[in-house]
Amino acid sequence: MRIGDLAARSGLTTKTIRFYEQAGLLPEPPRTSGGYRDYSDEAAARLAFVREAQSAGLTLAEIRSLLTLRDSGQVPCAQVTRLIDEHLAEIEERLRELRRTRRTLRTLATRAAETDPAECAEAGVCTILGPIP
Amino acid sequence: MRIGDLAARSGLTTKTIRFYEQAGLLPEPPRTSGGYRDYSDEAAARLAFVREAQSAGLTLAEIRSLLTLRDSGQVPCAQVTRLIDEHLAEIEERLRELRRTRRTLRTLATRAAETDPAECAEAGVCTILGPIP
DNA sequence: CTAGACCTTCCAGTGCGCTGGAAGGTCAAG
DNA sequence: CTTGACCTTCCAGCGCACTGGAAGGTCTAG
Repeated sequence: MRIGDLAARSGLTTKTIRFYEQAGLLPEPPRTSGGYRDYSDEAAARLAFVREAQSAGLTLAEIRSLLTLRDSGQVPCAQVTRLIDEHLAEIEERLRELRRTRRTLRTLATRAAETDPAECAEAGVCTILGPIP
Repeated sequence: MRIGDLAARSGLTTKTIRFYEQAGLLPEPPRTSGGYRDYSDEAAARLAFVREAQSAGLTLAEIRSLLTLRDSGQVPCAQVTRLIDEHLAEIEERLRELRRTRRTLRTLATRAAETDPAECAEAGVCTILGPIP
């Protein structure tokens, strides 16, 4: 399978696949006589794994470490579990932050709805943005 | 007021303040005879505005456009309102995405708890990460 | 006079995950 | 033989908001 086929099958671009190889996520495949990369189905499975892990919020560096571990013959269950837990905690934190920001924005939106532009003109500044009590 | 005082007062670093000046968020202040930047209290107010807008999720580019507008004597209420609404929509979208990711991770965590490492060893791969039904 | 706290400029790098483009090689169809 | 789709490498840049470091200038206290 050539890189274009693999790209079509995995939903990535050829650029991204070469980048993944370069980044150590995908081993260098054999080449055809013409110098083209020649992938097996295993490569597609590996890319599927990468996508899956990525959609779970793991970084490429983390995914690489899992794959390296796996390639070395070890079973990375414990690491996978740990990463999942860490990411869950991170996600919760980001959710808290986003909700905080949303609260701020909603306060501002309310204020904007109640603000008379004339008031801003008076102040010489838009008074919408300003200290949130 | 020198840059260090302004930094202390605004909670930013001197590096960041120079960066903001360079980025067009803060006008070039007058200099002392020794060449040091000499800030007025207005600069502190401006930085407070920047921080406030930033904590509402606006990008520096957006904040710059608001400030430029304001500096030109216009009252940017309408723009502020529009930006707030846009950012609220963005935040909602990010929240949805994060919740989706959290669901994925929770599924994985459950699976991890139920998975017998022996099973993985058999498969030669950690089976935790894999298609989410 | 000197130490050291603070300031100046300029250039470059961080992290993350790609993405773009140039210059050229390979291969199958017409 | 040519066209055009596909492939190769290499280098560079994006977006965002800073951050680091080198090399040097200034000011104040002791």
